[in-house]
Amino acid sequence: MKRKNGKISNAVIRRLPRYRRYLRELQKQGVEKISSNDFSELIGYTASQIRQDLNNFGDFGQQGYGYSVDGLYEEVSKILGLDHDYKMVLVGAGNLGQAISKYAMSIIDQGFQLCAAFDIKPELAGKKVEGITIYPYEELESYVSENQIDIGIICVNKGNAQEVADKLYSAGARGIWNFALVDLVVPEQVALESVHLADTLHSLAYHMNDIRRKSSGAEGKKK
Amino acid sequence: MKRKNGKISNAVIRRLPRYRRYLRELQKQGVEKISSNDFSELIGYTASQIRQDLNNFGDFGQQGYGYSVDGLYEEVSKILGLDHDYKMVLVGAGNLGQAISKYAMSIIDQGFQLCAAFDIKPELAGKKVEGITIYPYEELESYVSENQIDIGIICVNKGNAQEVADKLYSAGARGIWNFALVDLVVPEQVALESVHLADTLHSLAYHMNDIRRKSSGAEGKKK
DNA sequence: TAGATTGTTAATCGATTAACAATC
DNA sequence: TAGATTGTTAATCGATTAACAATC
Repeated sequence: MKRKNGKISNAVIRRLPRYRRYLRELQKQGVEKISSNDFSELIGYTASQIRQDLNNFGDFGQQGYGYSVDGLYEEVSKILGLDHDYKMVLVGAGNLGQAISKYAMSIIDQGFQLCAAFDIKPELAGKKVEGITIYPYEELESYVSENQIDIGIICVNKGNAQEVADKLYSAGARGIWNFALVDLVVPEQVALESVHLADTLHSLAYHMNDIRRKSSGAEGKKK
Repeated sequence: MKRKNGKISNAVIRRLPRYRRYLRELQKQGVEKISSNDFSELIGYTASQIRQDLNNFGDFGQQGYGYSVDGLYEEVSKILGLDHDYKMVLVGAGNLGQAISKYAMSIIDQGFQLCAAFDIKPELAGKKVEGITIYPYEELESYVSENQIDIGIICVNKGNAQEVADKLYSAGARGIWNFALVDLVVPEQVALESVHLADTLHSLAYHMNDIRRKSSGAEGKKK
């Protein structure tokens, strides 16, 4: 992977997993090569954008031919860091936490292993969610550092999320997958990805109402 | 709410739930008014952007004074369509579906009510997830139309997601909250919000590796 | 070689930020 | 009224798209 210099914009990064998904589909269908034009039609980005995006990371194509599906899939996987495994812990085994842990458990085959869960409620200690033991919150830091955990999944309520993030960092975790509805502040050595589920639902609500307004107000055309 | 003409960009919409969250916090703290400058410091958008964003929807502020926290909270809620309730069904009660349903159940107080779940597996019919009955998949359309369901939550595997979306639409649902890892195509009368959890995790992996590369390659400075 | 298609530079578009007149 | 702060226009910045020379 011949990485070029300069910072890659986040817009590009967010498209990479999607490129990878479509490449995987093509691979399954036995397609060997694809041109940026054909790929454009499939994935819905312009051919120009596809070439620009990929060229941030190297010259993966071949003029007059296109891109090798297998090769590009491997490259994109490598760029994303999916060529090695990640150990994760879940913090907060309440409603949302149990929900997410269920999902997290199901992607071990994709290189993400959920190793343990933690909760501040003493009565949960020793119990299991989806086969994963819940430990007392006090043991979080020692567990993370001793077991070289890479990623902490934060599912505590928003008032405690920042403290959990701080603990995860000081114990050595370098990735935080945050589901608490709060905007965390983390040192630049930590990668943070927040999934604000409620925000996405609210955004959905907006669009539903926007569509309704448009269709009902089709006659009234306000200035 | 004095809506101005012209299309609002999606970037703006995605910021609205965040404005609302911070306004709620301010409200709780008993803050009565806030200027775009102070709000900027709190929320991390520029004051200019805040004023631009809000002015897409109306003149909510008062020159020389600022914005009323209560008033603006109400306005943003209304813009998002959170001044009325939504009835939802879950489709796909497998791993991810049960995970999401747990979460969906917990936000009824916020105007989102999960009414029923559906699954194609006959052995799940009649069972309950989190207090919600699972019905046979065949009954999806009749249930949605009879109960005037607004939103369908899609948690089936990607091969079936498009069919589910089509059924939800034809039965009258006008919002789709999609968790299947596929890009759905829906008529423009339907609002679609996809949460590709795996994509966010992959994006997190990228950033973790990016940080690692930078710190380890700090000496090697490639051209 | 001729045709196809990339890699890359230039042009365009849209979103963010800055500036300031309007006004409370 | 004077000071503060919005609403809005203009300037800047960044991301997307178009164009085309390089090259397989």
